[in-house]
Amino acid sequence: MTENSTPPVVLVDGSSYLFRAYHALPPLTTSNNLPTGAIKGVTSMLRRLEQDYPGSKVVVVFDAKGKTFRHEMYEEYKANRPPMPEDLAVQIEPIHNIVKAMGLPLLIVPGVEADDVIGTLAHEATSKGIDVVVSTGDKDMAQLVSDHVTLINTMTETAMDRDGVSDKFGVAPEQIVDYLALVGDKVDNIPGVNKCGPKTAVKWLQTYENLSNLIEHSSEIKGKIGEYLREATDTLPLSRELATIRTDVELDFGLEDLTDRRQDDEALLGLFREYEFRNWIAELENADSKSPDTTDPAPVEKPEKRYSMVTDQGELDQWLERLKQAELFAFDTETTSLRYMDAEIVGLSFAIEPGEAVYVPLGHDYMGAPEQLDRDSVLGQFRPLLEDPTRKKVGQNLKYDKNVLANHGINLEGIAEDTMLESYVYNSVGSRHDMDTLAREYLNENTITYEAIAGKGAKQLSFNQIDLEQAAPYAAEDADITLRLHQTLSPKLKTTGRLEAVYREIDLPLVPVLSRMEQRGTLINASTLRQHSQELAERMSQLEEAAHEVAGEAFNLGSTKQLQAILYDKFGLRVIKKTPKGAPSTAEPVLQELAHEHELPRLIVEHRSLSKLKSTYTDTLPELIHHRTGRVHTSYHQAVTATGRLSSSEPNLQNIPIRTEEGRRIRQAFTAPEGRKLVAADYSQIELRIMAHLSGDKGLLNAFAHGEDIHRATAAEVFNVSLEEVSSDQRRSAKAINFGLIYGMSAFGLSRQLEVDRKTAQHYIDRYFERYPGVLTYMDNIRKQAHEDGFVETLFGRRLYLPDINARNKQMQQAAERTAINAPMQGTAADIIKRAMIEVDNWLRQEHPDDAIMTMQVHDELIIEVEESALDKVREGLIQRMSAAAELDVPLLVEAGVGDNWDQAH
DNA sequence: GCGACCCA
DNA sequence: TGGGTCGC
Repeated sequence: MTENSTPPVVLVDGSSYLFRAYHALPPLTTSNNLPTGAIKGVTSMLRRLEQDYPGSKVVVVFDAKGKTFRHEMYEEYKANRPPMPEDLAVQIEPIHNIVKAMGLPLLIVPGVEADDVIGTLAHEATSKGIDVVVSTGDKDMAQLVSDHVTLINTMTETAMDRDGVSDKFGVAPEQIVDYLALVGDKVDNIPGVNKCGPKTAVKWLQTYENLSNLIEHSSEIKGKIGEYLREATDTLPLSRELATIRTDVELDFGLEDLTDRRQDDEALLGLFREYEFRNWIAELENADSKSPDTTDPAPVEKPEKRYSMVTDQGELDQWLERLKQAELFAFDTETTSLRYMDAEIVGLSFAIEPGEAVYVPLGHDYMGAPEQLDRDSVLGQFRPLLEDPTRKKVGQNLKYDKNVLANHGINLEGIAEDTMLESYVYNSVGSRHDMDTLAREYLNENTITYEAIAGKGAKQLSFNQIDLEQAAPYAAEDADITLRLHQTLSPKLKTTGRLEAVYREIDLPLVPVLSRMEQRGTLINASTLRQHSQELAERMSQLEEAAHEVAGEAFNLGSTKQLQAILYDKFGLRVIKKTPKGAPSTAEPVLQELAHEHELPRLIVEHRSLSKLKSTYTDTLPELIHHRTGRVHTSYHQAVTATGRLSSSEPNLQNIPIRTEEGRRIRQAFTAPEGRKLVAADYSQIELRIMAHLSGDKGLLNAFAHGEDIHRATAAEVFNVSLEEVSSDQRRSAKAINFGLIYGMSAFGLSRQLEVDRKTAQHYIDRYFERYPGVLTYMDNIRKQAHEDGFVETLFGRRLYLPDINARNKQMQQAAERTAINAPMQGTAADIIKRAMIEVDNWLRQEHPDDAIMTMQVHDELIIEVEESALDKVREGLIQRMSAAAELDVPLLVEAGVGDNWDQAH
């Protein structure tokens, strides 16, 4: 075989797939009963083909309607074929249309069968030294196989070269025609030799090599079968001719007519919508088949930029008027600080039409700055517009702008769109969701970076210090880009699954809720924390002293480098794991393991965890208390995690230890003010409940319906004992299994967790799936679906794309599979608590505007600060609303406690 | 098992 | 920038 650097030409036998797809797939129909199974099957096959043969030219060939030259040759040809079923016939035209929209040449030659068109093109290609791949579901095509022609079946993903043909048929490709002539074909009504099947045909051909030689020596064949052969000698040449695929048909199409593929996305999108192939629509809008965001920026029309600056009242009046008339406008604030609690407004920018934007500077106070309009006067003029919920605004991360405006006593309403959230809902993992990234990705625009105008590092200017020559275009661009991003992203959301609803009903209405929580903040008892810090310091120095003693020398416990030297060089402890750089690891699990052999690692582990707590919480929390409010104002981030959860920073509320005494003491420092209490309510076992709901497993549903202790119930099933007999150890194991399942843990992981051997762990898992078969089915299905679609969804339709789900690297693929299992559960939990927050906030503002406020959200928990007089009512209402945030097939249990501090409220 | 934030 | 710990 010659090496050929040009990719092979791929010739697709569309007709063969048509029938196979029709029979292989369930009878899919659209909502108005249009059959689509074959359309989907063939389209899916073509898509796969494109992936498998990236640089190749592809030609798709179908049979034409009506008779062919074979009918003229032999009247009875294909006489035994049943007529095409009506529900297949109606699918042919749609398939042709999809092929065309995909930009693939579609060949239908009247009077010539697809086989012969393919044979002819294959012949043409090989004669020009181009290799050929024939994609077909029809094994008769094996006769075309040669050193330069390979057969593949894209549906079964099998390939057949020369050796493949020999293996499969027992004869060489050149003998296939003779073979087919001997065996005949019932359906095509090719006569063949009576009683001669594959085995006989192969035997004969192995002995006589070809048909004419066999006929010549037909007298040598003994027995009844010999008689049948001799009877057939008259018809065999005809049979042979019928079975022969022609390679010399006259076509008005040649390989030189192949042009570069040009897919018509619009047309294809229309067709996919018509046939309701929802899964493909999102992928189509982006060139990449799986992950919508990894595509090259589409060639976007770039409007001419008309950016201006307003420094006099007359111009401002004009803009105010235009903004009032606008159906939707983009706006952005420029401020003195990125921290929302300290930020003061330096300017405002607006955009109504793509390409046109204005900046209104209000507080640039560098030496020589031009005269600007008075800030408070301008803000006063904008106030009615900004506070009017019917005036629709679009922004990039409007939560920030809402917070900043609140610092000036303006309550931003009418948050109609947020491009950061549009991007996040559209593809949570594809990229970052800051404006520079989005502009590059969706608009093919390189925006002015903040660094470019403000400098970086210690010399970085705050916005009020930046020269207006530079600041104005930067600020105006922000508004312009935001508007255009919205125009690009909005239709994408609308046409992709249920993403529009996730965005509009969950993430967008959450913005003002989070903004209010951030602004309110939470009360922190600084003196408790300082006390705690001191105690931690004492304990740490004790540990340090002990560690130095054990080590026989003084060293910095915080330095992994010094620690490595002592553990591995000095004491020669075994190296369990290495860091990516090759140094022996001192990570926690490693030290935990080494603690069996040496005293030092245990001291280090404890020291480290105390040190972490001290530096991140007990030392830092008091510093985060805001001078103006006396409270701590966490930032909630809505566009960070892949699964839809919120994250928080300054402080990160999600990392406070939950079970340890140290963690409890940190929670004790989160307090209620005089006359108020904290109510903390959390969803009990929400992820397991979601698993029960999504899987529909009877056993799990039952256990939850009866309010059983789920870990105990699991233990009873897995260890085959009654509920009463479950030991605490068995319950602990069951709990580990339950969580392990949610995280996609392996038997290996579970065995480590439980400190049992792997076989035992595997046995537990097997028992679990035996007892809860619905869970097993669910997990298999979701894995399968992830492979097919390239994404998974939460109950509400939030999507998580898994670009690695079909990666060649097995580890990456398995990691993606674990995410596929975990994300729907974790993401659904996130959706539910977000819905609850929106409800609860709404209710509290209506019913308890002065005596209760929601202050924190941590994982599956909401915390409300409430007047003692309203305690019972608020507690009940909170539980009720959280429980009602989703209707699952299991009850959503919410547990709530009350206390003077967060720990007590548990 | 993986990811978010924080620290050195 | 990488390593660590916590969470789910």
